[in-house]
Amino acid sequence: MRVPLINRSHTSPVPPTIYDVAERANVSTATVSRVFNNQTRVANATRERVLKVADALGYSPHISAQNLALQKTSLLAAVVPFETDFFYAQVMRGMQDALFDSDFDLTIYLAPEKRETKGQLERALQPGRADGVVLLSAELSDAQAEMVRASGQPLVLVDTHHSFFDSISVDNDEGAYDAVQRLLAHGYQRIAHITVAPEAPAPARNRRLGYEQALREAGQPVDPELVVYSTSYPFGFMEEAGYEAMQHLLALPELPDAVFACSDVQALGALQALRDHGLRAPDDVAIVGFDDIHTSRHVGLSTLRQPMREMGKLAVQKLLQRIAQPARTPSKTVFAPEYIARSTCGTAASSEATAAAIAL
Amino acid sequence: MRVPLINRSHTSPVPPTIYDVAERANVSTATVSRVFNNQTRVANATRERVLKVADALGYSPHISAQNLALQKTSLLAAVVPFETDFFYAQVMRGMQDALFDSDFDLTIYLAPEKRETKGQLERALQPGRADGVVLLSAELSDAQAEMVRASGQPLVLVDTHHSFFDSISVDNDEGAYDAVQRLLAHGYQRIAHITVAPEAPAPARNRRLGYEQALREAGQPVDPELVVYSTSYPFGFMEEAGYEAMQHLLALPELPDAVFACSDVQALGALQALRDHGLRAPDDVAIVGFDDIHTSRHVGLSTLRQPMREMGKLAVQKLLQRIAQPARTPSKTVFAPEYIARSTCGTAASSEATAAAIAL
DNA sequence: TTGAAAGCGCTAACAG
DNA sequence: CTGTTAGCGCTTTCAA
Repeated sequence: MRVPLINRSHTSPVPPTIYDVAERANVSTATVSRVFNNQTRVANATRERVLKVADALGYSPHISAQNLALQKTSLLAAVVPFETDFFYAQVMRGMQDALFDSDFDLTIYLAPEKRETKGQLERALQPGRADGVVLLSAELSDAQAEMVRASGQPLVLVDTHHSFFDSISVDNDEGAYDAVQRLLAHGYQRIAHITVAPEAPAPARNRRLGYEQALREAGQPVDPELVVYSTSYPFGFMEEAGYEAMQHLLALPELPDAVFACSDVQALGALQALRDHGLRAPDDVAIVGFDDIHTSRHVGLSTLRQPMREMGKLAVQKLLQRIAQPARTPSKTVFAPEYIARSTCGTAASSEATAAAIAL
Repeated sequence: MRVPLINRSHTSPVPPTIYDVAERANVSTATVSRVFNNQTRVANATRERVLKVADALGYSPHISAQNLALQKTSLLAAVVPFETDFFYAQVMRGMQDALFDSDFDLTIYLAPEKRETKGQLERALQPGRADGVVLLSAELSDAQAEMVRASGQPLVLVDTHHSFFDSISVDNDEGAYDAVQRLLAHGYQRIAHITVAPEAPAPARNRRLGYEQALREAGQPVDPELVVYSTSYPFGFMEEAGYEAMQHLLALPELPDAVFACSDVQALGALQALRDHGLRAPDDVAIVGFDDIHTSRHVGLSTLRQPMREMGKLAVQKLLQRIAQPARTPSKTVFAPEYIARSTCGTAASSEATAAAIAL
């Protein structure tokens, strides 16, 4: 039964310090410290006495003080763009997976505005804030990269690249190219693309490029009418954006027969627009997304799977490696997206896709 | 152009300290400190000189040192059970929403095992780790509650209650009761319940109690055969668990005509089992879930909506209030779950439900 | 095996 | 308006 040292009502108790323990145990703070860390070099009797006092007092080392003395934080920072995106949720789960094997915890630095990852990055880089940072979906200018390097903080990029740092991403061009090529091979003639803004971040941009390349290689010029950018939601992947874009396509004099959406989220919105017009996928218009979020499987959406969780896990593993060995040469990991043919693309005969098609 | 003070290759640069700045600017560290915080009481010329030097050096205050001196961390801790649950993802989004208006960042303490929130809670409570903690879905024993109180850390509970602390939850009994009552009113006779373990955490338990109460009030004894606990996945809400449970129900001599699942995730698994047996909802068996996760809307799953994001947001707001005023009397907020009738319950005629039913 | 003392980087009275 | 000084709580040489 421990008696709080101070407990005036409405005064939150003040935790005991190493001095309190040292005093009550008749030893110096150095000894207490040794007991709690440096397990060796303490007489058994002393150790037990210290431990007993510490327990009675409810002592626990003050982390900020430890951090300062040890020049570390045991914290990793994740700088995440502001978007209700399933991608980030999954990547973060993966990061947590990898964290289990370490003594680090994760602090989230969520960008306050659409694209303002920059401020949060600077914050995360401040000395004494974290021991390393994972930066998601943010392209680094050379100036920024130099700033990061100057800060001395280990950093890993997810979804983008820079020669200074470890990076982990998926081959967006290739995935998009693959999907469109399959649609072409299956005989679709007018394949539209739903994307975000032309100046969108790399992943979306590269998916568009993959789409364009597949068309060109098939001898089809890119029809600007069939590439619909989102004006209302220029950056994030939003269902509403997909919905609007699909409405736009449905208003065209000649309908597309297939749509490759930049993300599953947008594809879901497109699907909804289709339904609201009394149309269905793939019978009237085929639809393919990108990401393979949880919902996609349940609605039978064909898509390109991105190993989000693995990417997050690997990001943290790379970061931990770099903290341990700052001088390693940066690595670049690129995962290949996997085409998942379900019911909405009309090119599948897999049982999964059939089951989904029967769904409701 | 700043010249790194130290830059032996393979030695990460050491960030400059307040002493470096003070020295180069010919002032004391106190003045530098004033420039960076206490905006007032510094001559303009001095301020500018300091700022110039700081900029040239790339100085940024060391956060751990600040934390120690100021006795704060500007960090909030979220202690989260280990589960791939959409509930937590949404709640955390809400927490982030509220964080925007503050100077705090969020650190995640994810439990390493199924129910081992306890260790992470202790960790989060350590002095100097965070300025407050949000504890998700973990019931606090009186001993634990006392421990928390003794730590002096402000704490807010989400999904559970304790008289010592602010808490935020949803009325699980009431929601379940409501759903089952509606199913009964619509004429369903054999209503099954898919849940987790009998000794599961409060939310799942209370949903079962609500189910039982609705039946009893309708003069139906609870048929143990129709309440299926998950043995393989006793705690988390998993699709596999829902799948297994539904298979069990489908093997019964007499089928249930409706199923109330403990969570949407399990309901999705049940839906899948149904499909795999060539059956459909609601024609063969009606299904209602709980939570209203993102996927539910897209597959037309009827469910009880929990305002997850709002709950997270409120949790942080409450925590910030408590940090500011530790002596406030604890509040208890209980949201009412909202019944969302989509296609799988067979009781809806809303256009949303119809659209979803046509879906694929 | 233990203690004294310096230091981690910053802040905040208190003087001046 | 600015400098001196004493912490914040812990770790870690260096001696004893």
